[in-house]
Amino acid sequence: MKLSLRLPPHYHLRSVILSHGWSALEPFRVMPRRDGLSVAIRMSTGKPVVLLCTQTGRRLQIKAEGTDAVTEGEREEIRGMVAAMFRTDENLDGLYAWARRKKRLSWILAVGAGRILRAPTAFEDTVKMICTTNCSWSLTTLMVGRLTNSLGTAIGDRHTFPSAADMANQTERFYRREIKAGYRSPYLLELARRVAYGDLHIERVRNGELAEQEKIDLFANIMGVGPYALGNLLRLHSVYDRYAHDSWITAEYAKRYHDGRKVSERTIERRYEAFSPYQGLIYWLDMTKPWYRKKHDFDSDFTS
DNA sequence: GCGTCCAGGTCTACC
DNA sequence: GGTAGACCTGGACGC
Repeated sequence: MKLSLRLPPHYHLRSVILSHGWSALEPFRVMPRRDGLSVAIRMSTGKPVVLLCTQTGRRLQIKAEGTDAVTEGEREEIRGMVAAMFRTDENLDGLYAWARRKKRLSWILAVGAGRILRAPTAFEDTVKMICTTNCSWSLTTLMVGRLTNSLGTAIGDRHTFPSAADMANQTERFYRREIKAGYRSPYLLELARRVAYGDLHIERVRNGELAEQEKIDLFANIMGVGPYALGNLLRLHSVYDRYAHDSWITAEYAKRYHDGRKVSERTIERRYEAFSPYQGLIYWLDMTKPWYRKKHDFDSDFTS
Protein backbone atom coordinates (compact mmCIF):
# COMPACT_ATOMS: atom_id res chain seq x y z
CA MET A 1 0.00 0.00 0.00
CA LYS A 2 1.31 3.44 -0.94
CA LEU A 3 0.15 6.93 -0.12
CA SER A 4 1.68 10.38 0.03
CA LEU A 5 1.50 13.68 1.90
CA ARG A 6 1.96 17.18 0.53
CA LEU A 7 4.89 18.97 2.14
CA PRO A 8 5.25 22.66 3.00
CA PRO A 9 7.99 24.88 1.52
CA HIS A 10 11.53 24.41 2.88
CA TYR A 11 10.74 20.87 4.00
CA HIS A 12 13.67 18.45 3.95
CA LEU A 13 13.06 14.96 5.30
CA ARG A 14 16.80 14.45 5.76
CA SER A 15 16.90 17.40 8.17
CA VAL A 16 14.03 15.93 10.17
CA ILE A 17 15.95 12.66 10.41
CA LEU A 18 19.03 14.55 11.62
CA SER A 19 17.07 16.79 14.01
CA HIS A 20 18.03 14.71 17.06
CA GLY A 21 18.81 11.17 18.13
CA TRP A 22 15.28 9.76 17.88
CA SER A 23 15.86 8.35 14.39
CA ALA A 24 18.64 6.15 15.84
CA LEU A 25 16.27 4.60 18.40
CA GLU A 26 14.01 1.60 17.79
CA PRO A 27 11.51 1.23 16.24
CA PHE A 28 12.90 3.82 13.81
CA ARG A 29 15.50 2.74 11.29
CA VAL A 30 17.34 5.06 8.96
CA MET A 31 17.37 4.00 5.33
CA PRO A 32 20.63 3.92 3.29
CA ARG A 33 22.16 7.34 2.59
CA ARG A 34 19.84 8.85 5.18
CA ASP A 35 17.28 9.75 2.53
CA GLY A 36 14.44 7.99 4.28
CA LEU A 37 13.24 6.58 7.55
CA SER A 38 11.28 3.44 8.33
CA VAL A 39 9.26 2.86 11.46
CA ALA A 40 7.23 -0.02 12.86
CA ILE A 41 3.93 1.19 14.28
CA ARG A 42 0.81 -0.39 15.70
CA MET A 43 -2.48 1.07 14.59
CA SER A 44 -5.47 1.58 16.86
CA THR A 45 -6.93 -1.69 15.52
CA GLY A 46 -3.87 -3.48 16.92
CA LYS A 47 -2.50 -4.22 13.46
CA PRO A 48 1.29 -3.69 13.19
CA VAL A 49 2.75 -2.21 10.03
CA VAL A 50 6.17 -1.01 8.85
CA LEU A 51 6.15 2.36 7.11
CA LEU A 52 8.92 3.34 4.69
CA CYS A 53 9.01 7.10 4.30
CA THR A 54 10.95 9.01 1.64
CA GLN A 55 10.71 12.42 0.03
CA THR A 56 10.11 13.07 -3.65
CA GLY A 57 9.97 16.78 -4.42
CA ARG A 58 7.20 18.36 -2.39
CA ARG A 59 5.65 15.05 -1.35
CA LEU A 60 6.36 12.59 1.42
CA GLN A 61 5.97 9.08 0.02
CA ILE A 62 4.78 6.38 2.41
CA LYS A 63 4.92 2.67 1.67
CA ALA A 64 3.28 0.30 4.14
CA GLU A 65 4.74 -3.19 4.44
CA GLY A 66 3.80 -6.23 6.45
CA THR A 67 0.07 -6.07 6.02
CA ASP A 68 -2.16 -7.30 3.22
CA ALA A 69 -5.18 -5.06 3.33
CA VAL A 70 -5.41 -1.54 4.69
CA THR A 71 -8.83 0.00 5.18
CA GLU A 72 -9.62 3.61 4.28
CA GLY A 73 -9.77 4.38 8.02
CA GLU A 74 -6.31 2.90 8.51
CA ARG A 75 -4.96 4.93 5.60
CA GLU A 76 -6.19 8.08 7.31
CA GLU A 77 -4.69 6.96 10.61
CA ILE A 78 -1.32 6.36 8.92
CA ARG A 79 -1.47 9.79 7.27
CA GLY A 80 -2.16 11.42 10.65
CA MET A 81 0.62 9.53 12.42
CA VAL A 82 3.18 10.27 9.74
CA ALA A 83 2.25 13.96 9.67
CA ALA A 84 2.64 14.09 13.46
CA MET A 85 5.99 12.26 13.47
CA PHE A 86 7.54 14.16 10.59
CA ARG A 87 6.05 17.51 11.59
CA THR A 88 4.64 18.23 8.14
CA ASP A 89 1.98 20.56 9.57
CA GLU A 90 4.32 22.47 11.88
CA ASN A 91 4.23 26.23 11.25
CA LEU A 92 7.80 27.50 11.51
CA ASP A 93 7.26 30.88 9.84
CA GLY A 94 8.54 32.65 12.96
CA LEU A 95 11.74 30.59 13.02
CA TYR A 96 12.35 31.15 9.34
CA ALA A 97 11.78 34.89 9.78
CA TRP A 98 14.72 34.86 12.22
CA ALA A 99 16.73 32.81 9.70
CA ARG A 100 16.12 35.46 7.04
CA ARG A 101 16.99 38.30 9.40
CA LYS A 102 20.22 36.89 10.89
CA LYS A 103 23.01 35.80 8.59
CA ARG A 104 24.41 33.22 11.03
CA LEU A 105 21.00 31.52 11.10
CA SER A 106 20.51 31.49 7.33
CA TRP A 107 21.65 27.84 7.12
CA ILE A 108 18.46 26.85 9.00
CA LEU A 109 16.31 27.94 6.08
CA ALA A 110 18.77 26.54 3.54
CA VAL A 111 18.54 22.99 4.92
CA GLY A 112 14.99 23.22 6.25
CA ALA A 113 16.05 22.55 9.83
CA GLY A 114 13.78 23.08 12.83
CA ARG A 115 11.25 20.28 12.45
CA ILE A 116 12.09 17.95 15.34
CA LEU A 117 11.26 14.29 14.75
CA ARG A 118 8.67 12.80 17.10
CA ALA A 119 7.57 9.28 17.97
CA PRO A 120 4.06 8.21 16.88
CA THR A 121 2.74 9.03 20.36
CA ALA A 122 3.54 11.47 23.16
CA PHE A 123 3.69 8.47 25.48
CA GLU A 124 6.54 6.94 23.49
CA ASP A 125 8.38 10.27 23.37
CA THR A 126 8.12 10.62 27.14
CA VAL A 127 9.32 7.08 27.88
CA LYS A 128 12.30 7.58 25.57
CA MET A 129 13.09 10.97 27.11
CA ILE A 130 13.24 9.44 30.59
CA CYS A 131 15.63 6.85 29.14
CA THR A 132 18.01 9.63 28.04
CA THR A 133 18.47 11.03 31.53
CA ASN A 134 21.76 10.68 33.38
CA CYS A 135 23.31 8.13 31.07
CA SER A 136 25.33 7.82 27.90
CA TRP A 137 23.55 7.73 24.54
CA SER A 138 24.63 4.11 24.10
CA LEU A 139 22.77 3.14 27.26
CA THR A 140 19.66 4.96 26.02
CA THR A 141 19.73 2.93 22.82
CA LEU A 142 20.12 -0.28 24.83
CA MET A 143 17.19 0.48 27.16
CA VAL A 144 14.87 1.54 24.32
CA GLY A 145 15.92 -1.48 22.26
CA ARG A 146 15.16 -3.86 25.13
CA LEU A 147 11.77 -2.21 25.74
CA THR A 148 10.83 -2.49 22.07
CA ASN A 149 12.02 -6.03 21.54
CA SER A 150 10.60 -7.45 24.76
CA LEU A 151 7.20 -5.72 24.95
CA GLY A 152 6.41 -4.47 21.44
CA THR A 153 4.34 -6.26 18.81
CA ALA A 154 6.39 -8.31 16.36
CA ILE A 155 6.22 -7.63 12.65
CA GLY A 156 8.76 -9.51 10.53
CA ASP A 157 12.17 -9.04 12.11
CA ARG A 158 11.03 -5.89 13.90
CA HIS A 159 8.84 -4.79 16.79
CA THR A 160 6.61 -1.80 17.42
CA PHE A 161 7.15 0.30 20.53
CA PRO A 162 5.04 -1.05 23.42
CA SER A 163 1.81 0.70 24.32
CA ALA A 164 1.11 2.08 27.78
CA ALA A 165 -1.03 -0.99 28.46
CA ASP A 166 1.82 -3.32 27.44
CA MET A 167 4.17 -1.54 29.84
CA ALA A 168 1.63 -1.15 32.65
CA ASN A 169 1.25 -4.93 32.91
CA GLN A 170 4.87 -5.40 33.95
CA THR A 171 6.52 -5.02 37.35
CA GLU A 172 9.23 -2.70 38.59
CA ARG A 173 11.42 -5.77 38.95
CA PHE A 174 11.00 -6.42 35.19
CA TYR A 175 12.24 -2.93 34.31
CA ARG A 176 15.22 -3.31 36.63
CA ARG A 177 16.18 -6.87 35.67
CA GLU A 178 15.23 -7.08 31.99
CA ILE A 179 15.33 -3.51 30.71
CA LYS A 180 18.15 -2.53 33.07
CA ALA A 181 16.55 0.87 33.53
CA GLY A 182 17.87 1.18 37.07
CA TYR A 183 16.29 3.92 39.17
CA ARG A 184 14.21 4.98 36.15
CA SER A 185 12.17 1.77 36.52
CA PRO A 186 9.51 3.10 38.92
CA TYR A 187 9.16 6.24 36.79
CA LEU A 188 8.51 4.20 33.62
CA LEU A 189 6.01 1.96 35.39
CA GLU A 190 4.14 4.85 37.01
CA LEU A 191 3.91 6.71 33.68
CA ALA A 192 2.62 3.62 31.86
CA ARG A 193 0.01 2.91 34.53
CA ARG A 194 -1.22 6.52 34.72
CA VAL A 195 -1.68 6.57 30.93
CA ALA A 196 -3.12 3.05 30.65
CA TYR A 197 -5.58 3.55 33.51
CA GLY A 198 -6.77 6.90 32.17
CA ASP A 199 -5.30 9.05 34.93
CA LEU A 200 -3.05 10.94 32.51
CA HIS A 201 -4.37 11.91 29.08
CA ILE A 202 -0.92 12.48 27.63
CA GLU A 203 -1.98 12.45 23.97
CA ARG A 204 -3.88 15.70 24.55
CA VAL A 205 -0.58 17.52 23.98
CA ARG A 206 -0.79 16.34 20.37
CA ASN A 207 -4.35 17.32 19.50
CA GLY A 208 -4.10 21.07 19.83
CA GLU A 209 -6.39 21.48 22.80
CA LEU A 210 -3.74 22.44 25.36
CA ALA A 211 -2.25 25.90 25.90
CA GLU A 212 1.50 26.22 26.48
CA GLN A 213 1.18 26.39 30.27
CA GLU A 214 -1.04 23.30 30.26
CA LYS A 215 1.60 21.37 28.29
CA ILE A 216 4.22 22.49 30.82
CA ASP A 217 2.03 21.40 33.74
CA LEU A 218 1.28 18.03 32.14
CA PHE A 219 4.91 17.05 31.55
CA ALA A 220 6.26 18.65 34.73
CA ASN A 221 3.96 16.44 36.80
CA ILE A 222 5.45 13.22 35.47
CA MET A 223 7.93 11.55 37.83
CA GLY A 224 11.35 11.37 36.23
CA VAL A 225 10.80 14.46 34.11
CA GLY A 226 13.01 17.29 35.37
CA PRO A 227 14.15 20.53 33.71
CA TYR A 228 16.18 18.81 30.98
CA ALA A 229 13.49 16.31 29.97
CA LEU A 230 10.78 18.97 30.25
CA GLY A 231 12.58 21.34 27.89
CA ASN A 232 13.10 18.59 25.33
CA LEU A 233 9.53 17.29 25.54
CA LEU A 234 8.15 20.80 25.12
CA ARG A 235 10.30 21.27 22.01
CA LEU A 236 8.69 18.12 20.61
CA HIS A 237 5.31 19.72 21.23
CA SER A 238 5.80 23.12 19.60
CA VAL A 239 6.93 25.07 22.67
CA TYR A 240 10.20 26.62 21.56
CA ASP A 241 10.99 29.21 24.20
CA ARG A 242 12.27 26.76 26.82
CA TYR A 243 15.89 25.67 27.22
CA ALA A 244 16.93 22.04 27.68
CA HIS A 245 20.42 22.10 29.17
CA ASP A 246 22.38 18.90 29.55
CA SER A 247 26.03 18.04 29.92
CA TRP A 248 26.48 17.53 26.18
CA ILE A 249 24.94 20.77 24.99
CA THR A 250 26.56 22.98 27.64
CA ALA A 251 29.95 21.43 26.79
CA GLU A 252 29.26 22.05 23.11
CA TYR A 253 28.39 25.67 23.85
CA ALA A 254 31.58 26.12 25.90
CA LYS A 255 33.63 24.63 23.07
CA ARG A 256 32.00 26.81 20.45
CA TYR A 257 31.94 30.18 22.18
CA HIS A 258 34.24 30.10 25.25
CA ASP A 259 37.33 28.08 24.27
CA GLY A 260 36.03 25.11 26.22
CA ARG A 261 35.53 27.04 29.45
CA LYS A 262 32.25 26.18 31.14
CA VAL A 263 29.76 29.01 31.53
CA SER A 264 26.55 29.27 33.52
CA GLU A 265 23.21 28.33 32.01
CA ARG A 266 22.10 31.91 32.56
CA THR A 267 24.97 33.16 30.40
CA ILE A 268 23.91 30.81 27.61
CA GLU A 269 20.30 31.87 27.89
CA ARG A 270 21.22 35.55 27.66
CA ARG A 271 22.82 34.87 24.27
CA TYR A 272 19.62 33.43 22.82
CA GLU A 273 16.84 35.31 24.61
CA ALA A 274 16.59 37.89 21.82
CA PHE A 275 15.22 35.13 19.55
CA SER A 276 12.00 34.85 21.53
CA PRO A 277 9.81 32.84 21.23
CA TYR A 278 12.21 30.49 19.43
CA GLN A 279 15.21 30.85 21.74
CA GLY A 280 15.18 27.22 22.94
CA LEU A 281 14.93 25.82 19.43
CA ILE A 282 17.59 28.16 18.03
CA TYR A 283 19.96 27.21 20.88
CA TRP A 284 19.47 23.54 19.95
CA LEU A 285 19.93 24.18 16.22
CA ASP A 286 23.00 26.34 16.80
CA MET A 287 24.67 23.54 18.76
CA THR A 288 23.66 20.75 16.37
CA LYS A 289 24.49 22.63 13.17
CA PRO A 290 27.53 20.34 12.44
CA TRP A 291 25.21 17.32 12.26
CA TYR A 292 23.65 18.69 9.09
CA ARG A 293 27.02 18.92 7.37
CA LYS A 294 28.42 15.50 8.20
CA LYS A 295 28.93 13.00 5.43
CA HIS A 296 30.04 9.99 7.46
CA ASP A 297 27.98 7.06 8.67
CA PHE A 298 24.77 7.87 10.43
CA ASP A 299 25.50 6.00 13.65
CA SER A 300 28.33 8.32 14.52
CA ASP A 301 26.11 11.39 14.42
CA PHE A 302 24.49 10.78 17.75
CA THR A 303 27.31 9.27 19.74
CA SER A 304 29.59 11.30 21.88
C1' DG B 1 41.40 -7.65 34.83
C1' DC B 2 40.02 -4.25 38.06
C1' DG B 3 38.68 0.21 39.96
C1' DT B 4 37.07 4.74 39.01
C1' DC B 5 34.67 8.17 36.63
C1' DC B 6 30.85 10.04 34.39
C1' DA B 7 27.32 10.42 30.80
C1' DG B 8 22.11 14.26 26.65
C1' DG B 9 19.46 14.24 35.42
C1' DT B 10 15.97 13.75 38.98
C1' DC B 11 14.21 13.32 43.47
C1' DT B 12 14.14 13.89 48.39
C1' DA B 13 15.58 15.55 52.69
C1' DC B 14 17.41 19.10 54.97
C1' DC B 15 18.78 23.77 55.96
C1' DG C 1 14.90 28.56 47.44
C1' DG C 2 19.11 26.37 47.45
C1' DT C 3 21.98 22.28 47.94
C1' DA C 4 23.96 17.66 49.16
C1' DG C 5 23.53 12.96 48.49
C1' DA C 6 21.58 8.84 46.54
C1' DC C 7 20.45 6.52 42.53
C1' DC C 8 21.23 2.28 37.91
C1' DT C 9 23.87 1.14 34.00
C1' DG C 10 27.66 0.58 30.88
C1' DG C 11 31.55 2.38 28.30
C1' DA C 12 36.01 4.72 28.56
C1' DC C 13 40.13 5.19 30.75
C1' DG C 14 44.19 4.49 33.70
C1' DC C 15 46.86 1.31 36.08
